[in-house]
Amino acid sequence: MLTPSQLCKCLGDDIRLSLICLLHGQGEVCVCDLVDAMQAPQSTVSRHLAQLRQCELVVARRQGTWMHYQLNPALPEWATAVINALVVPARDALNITLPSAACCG
Amino acid sequence: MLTPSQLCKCLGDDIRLSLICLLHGQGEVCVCDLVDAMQAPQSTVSRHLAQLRQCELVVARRQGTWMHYQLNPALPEWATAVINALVVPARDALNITLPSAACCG
DNA sequence: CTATAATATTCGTATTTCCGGATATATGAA
DNA sequence: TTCATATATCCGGAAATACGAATATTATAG
Repeated sequence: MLTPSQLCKCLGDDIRLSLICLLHGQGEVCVCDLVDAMQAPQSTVSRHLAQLRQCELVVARRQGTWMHYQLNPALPEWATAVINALVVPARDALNITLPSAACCG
Repeated sequence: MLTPSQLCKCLGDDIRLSLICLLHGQGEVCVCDLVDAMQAPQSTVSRHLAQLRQCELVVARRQGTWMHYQLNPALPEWATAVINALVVPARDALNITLPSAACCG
């Protein structure tokens, strides 16, 4: 089960926090769009997504070759509160923008 | 200035998160009480307090030989929101209890 | 001064985390 | 099949972090 310090550790990295910001309020986003938005190699993004999955901050759904990620809708309330409080200032600090067009149909 | 990922990194450690929990809602607490409450060597607690100071999560006031720490009352709103959301579940997960009697008058 | 107490800092070592190229896996199409 | 695409995992090395005994600093008392 997710503990407060685990959550913080998970969010205490620019790439992972950026991914959370990209997913927040977006429903599902596919990995290609995330790799696109981050300026980091695919293996790096994938590795961080795996960590977010392991902490259960995000959930993934396969659709053909594509993987669609979204924030875990079943997070404990306190974790949602933490994430909500972080997203706005984090978007600002990390300069996050989702690519407008999805790479995959 | 404090960034969201810095805050998370700072809180993403059991000792530091415990210290924040000990200080939260307590006004000032002196180091001896913190060392007492944590079961960790003095140098370890002091080192983590220094990190919390550096991130400006806490402020210290010297009174004679004693140092009194408290949560920085001038934190940005979002940081306060994050900490507030974390403290209750963190106290639970980390089993935090302040020693009832202060070690220093 | 000297001694003592509280706290901070230093520093070498151990542990953890991160990186990203290379490689593996999974899926759909031809 | 075989090929191409999307994604995940592996792994060796680099970087960051944590530890705590020893030491330094700061302040009070005698």
